Amino acid sequence: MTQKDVFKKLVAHCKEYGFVFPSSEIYDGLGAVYDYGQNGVELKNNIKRYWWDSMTMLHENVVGIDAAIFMHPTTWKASGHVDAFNDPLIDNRDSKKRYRADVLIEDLMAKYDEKIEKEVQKAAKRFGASFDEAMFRQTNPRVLEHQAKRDEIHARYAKAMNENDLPGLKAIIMDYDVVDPISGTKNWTDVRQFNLMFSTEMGSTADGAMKIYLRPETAQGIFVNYLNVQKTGRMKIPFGIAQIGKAFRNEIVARQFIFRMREFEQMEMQFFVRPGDEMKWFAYWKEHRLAWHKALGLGDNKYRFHDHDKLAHYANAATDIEFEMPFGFKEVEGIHSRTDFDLSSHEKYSGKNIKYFDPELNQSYTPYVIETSIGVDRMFLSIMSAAYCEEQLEGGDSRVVLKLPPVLAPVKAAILPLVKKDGLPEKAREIMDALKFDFRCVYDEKDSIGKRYRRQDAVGTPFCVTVDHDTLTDNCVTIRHRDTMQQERVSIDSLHDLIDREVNMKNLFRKIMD
RNA sequence: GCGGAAAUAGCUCAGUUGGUAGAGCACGACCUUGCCAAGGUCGGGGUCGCGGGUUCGAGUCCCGUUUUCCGCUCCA
Repeated sequence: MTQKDVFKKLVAHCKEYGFVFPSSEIYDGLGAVYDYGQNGVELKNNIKRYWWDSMTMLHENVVGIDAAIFMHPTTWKASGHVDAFNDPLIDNRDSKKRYRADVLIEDLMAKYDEKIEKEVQKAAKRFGASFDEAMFRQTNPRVLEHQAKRDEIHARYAKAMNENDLPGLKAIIMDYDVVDPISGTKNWTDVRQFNLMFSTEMGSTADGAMKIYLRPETAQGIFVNYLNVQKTGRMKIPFGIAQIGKAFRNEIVARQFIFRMREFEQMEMQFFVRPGDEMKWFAYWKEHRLAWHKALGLGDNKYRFHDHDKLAHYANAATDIEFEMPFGFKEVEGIHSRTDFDLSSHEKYSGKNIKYFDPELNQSYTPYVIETSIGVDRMFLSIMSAAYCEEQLEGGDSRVVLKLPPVLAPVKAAILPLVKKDGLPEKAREIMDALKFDFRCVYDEKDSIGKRYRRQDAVGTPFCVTVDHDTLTDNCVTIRHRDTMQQERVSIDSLHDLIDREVNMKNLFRKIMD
């Protein structure tokens, strides 16, 4: 079976067993938007709790916040999202390639600059020491012609960009014969604006509503609040702020199930450090985050780092933690050294002093930031892909089992009376009532016991507790383990501790901190 | 967004040259069995993705549209 088939089966399994549904499915769905079902939400909540508790409980210098999705529009100017992700795009019909129209025009202007430089260099060679470059640039007819054209393009380009005039951009491309570097043709589509950010209006549209954006990342909510938290929490650098929340991106192509969604959830922690200390902390969080992933036991060989060569405008070091999905190694978490880019930018745009006063150094400075940013939905998908397993059993039988880490499993235990008579259901309910305060349990009396085991396997329930006739006299039950399918006879009194040992997160936390 | 393929019950699919929608599994009730799914009886569920057109008649032919999957680009 190919990896693609495995992925298809995983997607089908997610829907069939209540993990993930396409959004508004009765209306044919909504592109790249998904809903989490009854089992999915439990798994997702457990992932979030695992992250949140590890961040805020294991590190006494990390605290959490929950910022609003709406933010002042200037936030996104300061972060660079308005400029960097507001691209005019154009397609070449022959090569089927997509380009940024502004980049094509900037390349065009660069070509004229090159032509001018060539003329200057040629002349410099010819005239030697007596060459007056400034005079040449001002008088040479060929240079003047190139310069005039370049200025003309620049004027039109600046105007079109300023007025958001998309046909104007296309006109420049057509008028100056910009061809596709691959196909060599001018068979261009119209220029279309593609803004990564979703927008809406705040206030009444009648009296000039304010255009606001749905946040494309949660990080900025932390940056604009960092001084509030620092002062009210009496935090000392180095310290971190953690946040879990939704973010929205209007992706051009959003696909591969929940890997790339238009509405997604991030778990981000921004760690504020002294300038100069950032590489030390970058290394610390890199290692710590990988340990967090590996503690789940999905297989150490499924993770790798991918260090960035090309860095984003805000970063001076960046790496991804990639996980081996059915469609290859894919980024699940990013760890970035963001320098003081964000805080300095917010300082500039807001006009407020948001420097940190360091009592040890007795001086103020803008902290540097190490960011760890993980996509909850990607984490969900990586866990599901690692857990999904089709097993051949003795006797030609097969089963589908989700080998989820027990701490993350939606349901921890299923309580099953062997038959639904002779007082066994009553006894099973009694056991369930005792366990349900500590663990999510389900009760099932329908169908044969084997069938019920398989149903629990399919949603990843680590324990099945079976009540039989002997239970009524010896107060013991059969506990059946999901992965090994092995059964053991245990007393009802020992059930709680037995389950707790496997599903309590503190055991993973100990592993991470070692 | 561009190109290719697909869409019939919860799932997997069948449905003849156009003639009033079917199976298996799943689901529900009852009976039976009782430690690794598929025993019996009965039952619920589909205006065949959606909208037009051709036709006496469309799941079937034509056009449009939506969604999904596969390739091309950005990202957590």
